[in-house]
Amino acid sequence: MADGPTITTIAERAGVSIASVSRVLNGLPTRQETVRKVMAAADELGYVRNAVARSLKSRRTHQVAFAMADIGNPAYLAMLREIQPVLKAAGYRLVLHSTDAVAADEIDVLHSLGERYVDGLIMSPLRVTETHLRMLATARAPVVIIGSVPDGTPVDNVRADSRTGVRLAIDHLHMLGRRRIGMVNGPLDTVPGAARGAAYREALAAVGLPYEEKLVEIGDFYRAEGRRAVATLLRRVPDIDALMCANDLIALGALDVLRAAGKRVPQDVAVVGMDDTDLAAASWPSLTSVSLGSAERGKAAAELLLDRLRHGDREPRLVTVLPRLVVRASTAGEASEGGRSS
Amino acid sequence: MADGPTITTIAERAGVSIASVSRVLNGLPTRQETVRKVMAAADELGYVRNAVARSLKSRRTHQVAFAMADIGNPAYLAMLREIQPVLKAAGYRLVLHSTDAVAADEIDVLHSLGERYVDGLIMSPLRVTETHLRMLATARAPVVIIGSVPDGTPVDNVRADSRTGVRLAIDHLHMLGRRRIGMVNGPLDTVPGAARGAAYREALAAVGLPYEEKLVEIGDFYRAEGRRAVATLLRRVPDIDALMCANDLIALGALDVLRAAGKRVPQDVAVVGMDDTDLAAASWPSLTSVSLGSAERGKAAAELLLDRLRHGDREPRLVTVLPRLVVRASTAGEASEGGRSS
DNA sequence: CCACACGCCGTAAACGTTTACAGCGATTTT
DNA sequence: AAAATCGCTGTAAACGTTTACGGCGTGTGG
Repeated sequence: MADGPTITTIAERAGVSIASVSRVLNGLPTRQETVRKVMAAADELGYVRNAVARSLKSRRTHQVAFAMADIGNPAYLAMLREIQPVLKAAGYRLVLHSTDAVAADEIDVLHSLGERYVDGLIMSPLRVTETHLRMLATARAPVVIIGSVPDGTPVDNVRADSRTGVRLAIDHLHMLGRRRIGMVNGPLDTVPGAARGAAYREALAAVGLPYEEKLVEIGDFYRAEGRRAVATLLRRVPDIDALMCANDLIALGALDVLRAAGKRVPQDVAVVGMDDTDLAAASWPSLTSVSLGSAERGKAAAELLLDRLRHGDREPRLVTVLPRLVVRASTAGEASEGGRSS
Repeated sequence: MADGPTITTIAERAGVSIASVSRVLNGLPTRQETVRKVMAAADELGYVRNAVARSLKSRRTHQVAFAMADIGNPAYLAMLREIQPVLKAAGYRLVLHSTDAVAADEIDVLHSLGERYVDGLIMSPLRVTETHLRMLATARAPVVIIGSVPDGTPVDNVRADSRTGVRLAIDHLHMLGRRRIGMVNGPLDTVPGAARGAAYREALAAVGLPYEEKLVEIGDFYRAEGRRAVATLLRRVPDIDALMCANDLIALGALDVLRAAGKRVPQDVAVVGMDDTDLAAASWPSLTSVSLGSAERGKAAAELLLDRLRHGDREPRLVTVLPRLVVRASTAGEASEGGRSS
């Protein structure tokens, strides 16, 4: 133990100066003999470089932070799974922040960039407030935002296109002959909630269906809330024939309630989720879901950040990831066992 | 920009020494007037403490690392979800390492503890080698291991009891009248693989069933491999009536194959998974699964680590989390729609 | 009126690196 | 043979904090 060896310890043992030790350890040109002595001493002592001291001097920590709203949400986990290897390959460590959807926590994270314990940040805020924007403008380290920021915000940005995503889903449902398409959304003051709500309205118009208040129910982005919301909706509109759910968790809740109510999916009610998480493929009936490319967005964000870390003064970039409708049994099913007759 | 303010900048502006600034910022006793001046200066400058410099001096980084085999595995994610808030509440940041089940990477993580960029480590190694143990003994920071280490290893340790877990499952299946209970396991040279394999054998003996080679198939801990393994098993033993799967992913693969083969679950074949991940509740039929308490283990590990960080020289502790059988439709089902009569 | 205590504060050292600069011996150039 | 060059090395400063120590001014007690 005894307070691990430092370059000073090595210098003494090898009979050279600490500068030489540092040079050897960093592979700078040095006489063979010196290299040998230093290496030998370092090995014997079991020396490991102190990353903190190095960071203080070099002003780089080789750490990057990822801040997400809710570590329990599989969509963020999908991003995380892509971000991690990209950063790792580039020699960065990943620091995780779960802000629990509290705006103050997000601001905190932004603020803490000033502490310089990370070289950059990838953040996926649920809501983007004035304060967010102000702090972004003066952030002390590069930031990549996953999610929409106002045009012109000087920040690298990766977006999903939930508008087109919802459109794909509604088109699909419409093509299947559904005409009473409900929407189960999350809070309207969140970025995704607002976007998906507006997109639903728009998509209905595009296929020539009227927008009806009673077909919309707002809850939260969780399964239990999904159940509650769908139960309410079902009571209000018993003959609803399709449900557009703002994420997969809500959709799973919908499946629970529909099953309990004796409605067949998709024959009586078709269900579409969003985010295309692992759960969509695992559920039964398997869930048709709009992939907003969580994985791709995570990857793109990590790559944008790395690029920015390398060439500091690029123009801010905007990457938009295209949505994709993954059709499964909850809309197009029938191939499945149960169902059909009786 | 201009290279953010430091305590020196503040000191100049407030007309005091850097020592005073530091004292004010740390809430040490100081004259009111000085406090006021320093605070004012700090505010105007938008000062944020440099965490790196602080860490260098104080020898604490307020960071903790979590190293897991595979960030794609929901069981680890469940741990992560519990670890994160516990650490956050205690003021620690979480640094993530996914070692991709490569032992060398795990050793690397252990080694890098010497870099002192974290105050402690929670690690869940897939295999525990001699090298692991050697490095644990000389680790430069507290480590908590999730998973089994040899008795007497001087390290805080959180274990699942997969032996009892498998036992619960086999008992359950036996009680349901199943007599040809197969096992689909992961690699035998991993800690969980070995444990679960042995436990299966033991549990069979306990209920008086013979152990038969042909009922066991080894694959890997993924869904695709689960499908392959179960397909093989089904060909070899067409009248198998239950499957004990070494994790939920394998079990989902089993459901896929059984459905495709026209076998009813649970009527023809009962299926049990392990880890009780989110997927188990989402699948159809919902999956009976042995919870090994991933969440509890993560939580316990985080708490052990925090405790150790506070009172350095405690005796190493061992926490064992009890398994729990979560019975769902894949063994006790029938309440579900389809099935029964053709 | 001196001694002492006490509350605040500034000076300086320390944490463990990296790196600019100057020095030094050996070799090459003039 | 003196001067210039070159390769290597050591000294010292710097990164931004925290903190031991001593000094100074004020108030109290003798």
